[in-house]
Amino acid sequence: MSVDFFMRPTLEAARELLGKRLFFKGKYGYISETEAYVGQDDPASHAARGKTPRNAPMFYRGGFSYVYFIYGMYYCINIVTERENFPSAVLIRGLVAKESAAKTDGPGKLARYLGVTTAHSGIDLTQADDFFVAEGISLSDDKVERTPRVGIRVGLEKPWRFLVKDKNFLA
DNA sequence: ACCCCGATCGTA
DNA sequence: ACGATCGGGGTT
Repeated sequence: MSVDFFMRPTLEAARELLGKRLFFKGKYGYISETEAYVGQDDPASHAARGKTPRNAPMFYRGGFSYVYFIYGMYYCINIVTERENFPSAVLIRGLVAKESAAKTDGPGKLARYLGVTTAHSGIDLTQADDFFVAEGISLSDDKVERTPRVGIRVGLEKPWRFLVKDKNFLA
């Protein structure tokens, strides 16, 4: 995907990322679940309290990776959206891998499957040749469901989680 | 320097 | 329902 794909409203990017393929060092999967984190006013966002060394990539222009370490054992992969200095990103929460036996039904599990860590935060996915998003399966709106985001304690009134209703349609 | 807690997951 | 496990970030 090109820079234009990511430099647009985050909710739109989160919806459109469903069905796309996320590649990392030769492995890939179809994106089946995403969440949008939009701007400093989104209380659930890591950027809600301003820029820090960890969340700095969220302030980059769309198309960069933002990877963080959580709960002492997992990494979570985000793709930055919108313009520079408007902190926003899409969390990749679900993947359907080629070897469908692979356990990639959660943000921590899919990062572990791909081998992505914080060493891969702040990378330009529109330039890298081993970490990028490519076309996949196009999904009509009737195959997409929206719900509140999970694992957070604030911002639950926003239906900013997007998921593919029937994952069997991917793969 | 210290302390609390988290955009999770597996097991109970 | 809860414990594992540790870096980040706010506070001192």
